[in-house]
Amino acid sequence: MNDKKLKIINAAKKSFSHFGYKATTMDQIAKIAQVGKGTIYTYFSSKEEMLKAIIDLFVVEMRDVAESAIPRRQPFIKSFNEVLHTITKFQSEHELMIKLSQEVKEIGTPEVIAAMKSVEDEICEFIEVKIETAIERGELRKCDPKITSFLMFKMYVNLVNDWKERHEPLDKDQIAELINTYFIEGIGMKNEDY
Amino acid sequence: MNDKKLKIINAAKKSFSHFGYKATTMDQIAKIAQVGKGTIYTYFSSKEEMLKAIIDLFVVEMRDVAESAIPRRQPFIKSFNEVLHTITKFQSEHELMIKLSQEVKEIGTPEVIAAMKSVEDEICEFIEVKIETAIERGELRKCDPKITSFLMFKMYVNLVNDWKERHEPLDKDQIAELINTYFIEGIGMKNEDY
DNA sequence: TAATGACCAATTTCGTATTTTAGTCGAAAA
DNA sequence: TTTTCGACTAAAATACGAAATTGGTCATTA
Repeated sequence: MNDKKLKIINAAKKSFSHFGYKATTMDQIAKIAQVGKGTIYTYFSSKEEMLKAIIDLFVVEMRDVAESAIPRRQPFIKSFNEVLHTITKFQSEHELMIKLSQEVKEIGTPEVIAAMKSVEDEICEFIEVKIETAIERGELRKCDPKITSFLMFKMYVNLVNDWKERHEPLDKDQIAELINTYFIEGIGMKNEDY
Repeated sequence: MNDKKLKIINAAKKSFSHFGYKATTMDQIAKIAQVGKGTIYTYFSSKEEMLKAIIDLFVVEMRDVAESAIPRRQPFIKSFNEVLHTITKFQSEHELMIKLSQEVKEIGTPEVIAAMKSVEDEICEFIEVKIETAIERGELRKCDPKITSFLMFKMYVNLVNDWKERHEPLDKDQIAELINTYFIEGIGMKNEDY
């Protein structure tokens, strides 16, 4: 990625983080990046493409962080919660994500909704691969990796975000325990229970 | 409930079902109910209170239907999916609920959001009681009934509504099987697996 | 040839006139 | 008296045209 393009990306990231997507103008980005507005369009075909490019970079970073949160030589399933916690924390430490989440709630900008959804998809896909591996290694029973990752991710989000709408928020360890209880062990009676 | 009050309730229900909450005016309700507008206010203190009253009646009906969907002398957990399916079907057969769900998505009327949330809460509470019973009867392992019902309901909604946003929709039986796989049995390796 | 910013069409914002609506209240009816 | 009513009102929603803003283009420039 050449120098000018990087300058533009950084300017856009800064402005999106500070003012949100909708409230950022192309003129503003050009000014921050110290380039003419036309120059932006030699690198990005539209404002939305810029957002996508920035989100893509973010996702790459996020993958790295998530990957490095998986302890070597430990069943993935044990570290699942740790990984999602890391991802959540990573997101919450980035002004960009905070601002964009806000924008989805408060304005509902379609481009931003799509962008945030793509981040969720990436997380799901990340988990999916890990689950496939876990099944191959015999750490998990056979199950559809796509549905499983979808449900695990949703359950995590439900516990972290939705539960606290009407109840005391749950902390990291409680969530880890809950996911293990419901998802891994199951709450049906087992033979050994009798 | 006296005759006039019932007439008003029915008129309101009809209008809400047809035009939605926001697009229904008190004059309209009065006209349909064939009463003066002032009369409405002798029975209901506000438009929102009318909505709540109607929702309350709906919830009572829904509870009955749900209750009767539970086969006698069978573990609740076996019929959980059947019950939720019945509730979902019951809702989807009522113009009122369809219209209000739409209004939440398209307009986001705060009163309607609150009303629909209260319906969800009722469903969760219904499940909660059933889960408590199931635990007492030894059909389920010990677990927090509030969190369990919350998660089961969410998982059901995730599978019915969210999954189909990006994948082929799942049918009733698939969902039943999935909830059983993940929630009841768990996907962790069991002793007997070895 | 890469970069630029004046320019344009389209959308958004803004101010305001107009209409609509939830809720009130004095009077009529029961 | 008690219940019902609908004209009335203040507040909110809407309609709408003018003005400003903005994403994107392109002829000019360095």
